[in-house]
Amino acid sequence: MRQGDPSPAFVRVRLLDVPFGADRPYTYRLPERLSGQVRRGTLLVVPFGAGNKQVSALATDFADACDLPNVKSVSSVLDYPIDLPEELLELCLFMKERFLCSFGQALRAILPPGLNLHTETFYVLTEKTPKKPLREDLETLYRAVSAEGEAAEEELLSVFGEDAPDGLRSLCRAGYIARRSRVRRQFNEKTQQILRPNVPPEQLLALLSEDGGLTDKQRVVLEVLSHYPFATPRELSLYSGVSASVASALVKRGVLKREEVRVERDYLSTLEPVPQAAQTALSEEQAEAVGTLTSLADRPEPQAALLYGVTGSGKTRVIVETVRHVLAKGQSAILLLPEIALTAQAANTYRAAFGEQLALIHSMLSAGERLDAFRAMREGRIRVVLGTRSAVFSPVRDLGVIVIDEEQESTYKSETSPRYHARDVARFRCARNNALLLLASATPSVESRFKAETGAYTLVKLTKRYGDAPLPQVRIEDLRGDENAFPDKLLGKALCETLEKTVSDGRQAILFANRRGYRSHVSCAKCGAVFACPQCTVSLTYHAYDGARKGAGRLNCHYCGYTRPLPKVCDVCGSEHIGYFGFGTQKLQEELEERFPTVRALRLDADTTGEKSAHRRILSAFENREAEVLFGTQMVAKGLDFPGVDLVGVVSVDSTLYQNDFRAGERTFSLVTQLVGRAGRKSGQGLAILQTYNPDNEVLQLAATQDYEAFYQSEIRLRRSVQFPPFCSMLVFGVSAPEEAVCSAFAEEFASLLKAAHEREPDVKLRLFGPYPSGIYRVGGRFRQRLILKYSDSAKAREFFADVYAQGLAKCPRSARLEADVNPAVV
DNA sequence: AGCACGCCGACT
DNA sequence: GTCGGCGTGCTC
Repeated sequence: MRQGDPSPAFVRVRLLDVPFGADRPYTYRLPERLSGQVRRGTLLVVPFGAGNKQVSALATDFADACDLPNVKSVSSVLDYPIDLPEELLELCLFMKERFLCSFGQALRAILPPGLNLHTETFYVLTEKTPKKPLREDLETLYRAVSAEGEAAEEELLSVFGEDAPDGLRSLCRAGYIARRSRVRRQFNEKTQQILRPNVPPEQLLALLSEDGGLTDKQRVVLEVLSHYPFATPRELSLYSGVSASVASALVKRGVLKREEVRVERDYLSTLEPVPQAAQTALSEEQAEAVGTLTSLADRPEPQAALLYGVTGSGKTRVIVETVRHVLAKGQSAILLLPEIALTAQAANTYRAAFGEQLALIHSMLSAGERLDAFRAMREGRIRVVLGTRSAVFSPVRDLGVIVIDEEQESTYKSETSPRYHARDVARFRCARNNALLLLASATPSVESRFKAETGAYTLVKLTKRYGDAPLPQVRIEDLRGDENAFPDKLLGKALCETLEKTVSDGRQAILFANRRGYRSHVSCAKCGAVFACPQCTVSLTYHAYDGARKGAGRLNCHYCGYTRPLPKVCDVCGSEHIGYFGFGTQKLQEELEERFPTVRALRLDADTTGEKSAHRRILSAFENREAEVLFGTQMVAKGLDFPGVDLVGVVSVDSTLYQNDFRAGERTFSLVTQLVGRAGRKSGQGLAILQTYNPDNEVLQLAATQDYEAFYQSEIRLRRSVQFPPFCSMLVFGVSAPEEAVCSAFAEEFASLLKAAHEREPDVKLRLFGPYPSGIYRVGGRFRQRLILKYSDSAKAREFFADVYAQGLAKCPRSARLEADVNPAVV
């Protein structure tokens, strides 16, 4: 505010915690004493609603006059040591419109997490003291408040339970206490309890023996912990199959100890400090790509490019050079990766290229560290940011480029509200900053490739592999009638023989299977009953935990975490004949041990990498040739570069192929391409074997020939003919409720509301499908229905959906939830 | 989401 | 007669 300017008397704000239906600008009087401290982007506390609840708000605009009859005054300026740049304030509005979230939800995604800006409700004593003795329950409550002079509502509720609200209301009515609220800034340090052995290893072994004086269950717990340095109580009960109380008993005996650890880790130090590789000259193709990209980055208007480079073509190098160019101009860069742990090699390359200039933003940073990073970016002290999806919000100065590596990955789409896509956020930010949006991939998403075709993106190609290494040879193996795989084995004849040979030649192999767990579900061989989760409509997954006696495994639900021991008899008919179906990495492990007893194999999946460093340990063990075979789920496909690997065995992909989702083909093609690319990267002797029961499938055949262009052409034709993105936009409304009838009734009601609104607004082009029960009908005890909309995107359409959504939320029954997902990653 | 206003059943 | 059930509507 310049001197001499009259201070604005009113400020327009956005509230952080209003529901979507009440999310619009509100005007407050700005007291003189505060006006000097308030700018656009300042966090405030204002009274809101009938109860004048103190809520947090963001100042967005100012006004000198206001003709509203009842304007309230701003309570205070929140002492918050950051300021939100103009660009990010506008991003909140963009996200609200684009992703059907509230302004506050968008803002919370942008601000460093861990900040508590929630309203805290509490009770204080008044002047008036009770003359007569109070009713017994009221007396207890009154004493709880008088003890400290004030008491938090949350605490009173948790101590006195359900009846507390009534009692508190009575006391308020009588005037003995008063209800107040405030917003207090505080950083929540996240801590996690862990359990670790409290005795030396020798003593641990002694305790594990029969006469160690422990119960069977205690021994099981201890045995699990003998394989890991520590475990969380939840992990421990999952792997051991006994309740947390057993661990508590061991703590009492002094065998285990509990520790609180701060959930944080400095990822910079976990990245291998890669020695600065000797700067090899760029290939002709790379140089040309860098030339195109840097000239785009120098243009005065926003640009977008798709860098399509086959596996091993040196995309990362091109990205590094482009970013260098941007930095040299004094601008900043944001680099996004799908997952840091799974793309550690790319992360290391960036680290080596940018050294100390590079800041790594990830979920393991503590609240304080995030805040420090936020400030350092605002001040221009950090100019290169590497991170996952949420790093797209990094408030760097003079943004010059946002790179989205492996842009087709679905992890760039948030699955919780705000359900944003990092690509859309990046496009907005680049447009605002005249920056370059650079999408990179070996298998671009059909949507992005299409944008390159229509000219929205500049297409930059890298077609030659590094050192002209030939693409691995790919063979499709038909498992139908393969006796080696019959009746329920995973490894076919060809894969077994090739694996045998690869290993005896002193080479390594990677095997991929697409589901974790042992064999995915368990059912009764007599009556056919499948063991299902009581909370969710999914079958439970069998997990044999390492080191357990046979048959001592557990059944787990991958959706809600429910777990139970493997039953001895069928729940339904009591039969003892319990069978297994489906396949997974644990089953593969068993088969490898059986068929190749001398071969050392390492398993890499979500079960073996519960701890982040376990992932790295497994990979470096494989790299150091401590094993001949690495096998696992998706994780083995990503960005690994092992010179010793000649063979890649795709043990099973068929179920990926037949997911009921229009992007299933795209995902399978990308996955197979990544897997195939792991073979023979240095030797040039790569071979990939693709096992399938569907050898005629077009996607698999195209993946086998590694012909992305043909795949794209066939896929885009399909999308056009059946009208799927990029030829339309999609919106999925999800309804859920604990009561089945409430869920389906409201889903129907919302559908008719939508149809009625559409009749009044026929200009909006849309087609409604459903409501349908969701693929997994029940999750965590809630029934789910979905309405799927295909529509033609426009400002008008977005306004229409926001309106319909708000109406729906107003009609939504107490127990039900209505959620909107714009352009979902999985349909 | 809260909290008010408002119009019908079982209590002092 | 009134306390209180939760249906609809507004929040600067």
